[in-house]
Amino acid sequence: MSNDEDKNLYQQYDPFYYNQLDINRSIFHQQPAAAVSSQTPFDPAYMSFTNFFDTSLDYNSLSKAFDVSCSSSEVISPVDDNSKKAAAGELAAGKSLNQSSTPNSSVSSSSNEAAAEEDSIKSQKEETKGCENKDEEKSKKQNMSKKKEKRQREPRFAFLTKSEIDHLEDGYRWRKYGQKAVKNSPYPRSYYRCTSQKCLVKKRVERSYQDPSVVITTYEGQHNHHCPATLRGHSSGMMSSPFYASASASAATSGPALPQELFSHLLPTNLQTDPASMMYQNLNLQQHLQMPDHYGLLQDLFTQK
DNA sequence: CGGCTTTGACCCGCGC
DNA sequence: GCGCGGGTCAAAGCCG
Repeated sequence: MSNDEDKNLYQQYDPFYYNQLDINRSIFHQQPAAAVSSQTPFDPAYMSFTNFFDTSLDYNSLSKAFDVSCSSSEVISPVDDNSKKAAAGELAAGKSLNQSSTPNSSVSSSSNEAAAEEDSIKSQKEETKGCENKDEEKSKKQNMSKKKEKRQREPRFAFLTKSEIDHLEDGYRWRKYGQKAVKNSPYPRSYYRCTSQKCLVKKRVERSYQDPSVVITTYEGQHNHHCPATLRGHSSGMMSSPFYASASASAATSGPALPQELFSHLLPTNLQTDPASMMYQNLNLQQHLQMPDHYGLLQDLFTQK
């Protein structure tokens, strides 16, 4: 299949090819209401994954730049249980990108809370490991009930990226902690955790069985640290790094990938509550891309107050 | 030797 | 209650 054909494929209104940009929750939450526009006055073509996940971003700037904002946590929350169920049919065959069980109301919970929560769960686990008497059962029960109470996931956001590389670099360091076969898909799903201490961000990487050229990267959580790559500076080092997937590079290498069009793909699909009306993509992201020269400019733009 | 991947086992939630 | 599937753990092995 040629590139052009690929493009056409993704330009169709195809529910299978939605692009759920899972920008850090805080990027979009608590933003004033505004219509979601796929036509942004800003050229987002040079947005890298790094930018997306660098929590040092000024999110207002970001949302402004993208002309994207969300009216409420309801709107911006990821696919919740209901929508998950609603989508079950459509997504059943490995199409599911969002399986967040996070209720809308949890969107504003901080990652720190999540961290504390996870820590407590872990410590409880360890406790229960150590004792083999009645206390064990007790603590287990406590553990269970606490888990039930707090079993809330971070919102997730997914990228669809055309790439032959499964694990796309985004500037952060990740440690793989698991891999599972995906039902109805020949491609496994890999689980990664941010290697930074106390950072609980996770991501899942899987290849679309519908189109093996598409890599689905689902992020969960919010980095509580700077992107290691960003810290290196945003000039030559960054530029030459192959780690930054940039939409614009695709335009440069494969033709007219309109920035607006591109960004329309990067909108969080969690802007929709109904998966069936998700922001479907005419995704045109290409392979593994190098940062364009404008990267620094953009980074400045995104970090300015 | 530290950091990372691999991989089977395990846990948990959910649907039937 | 049981089975299934997603998600995580953790031991073992690999690699620079």
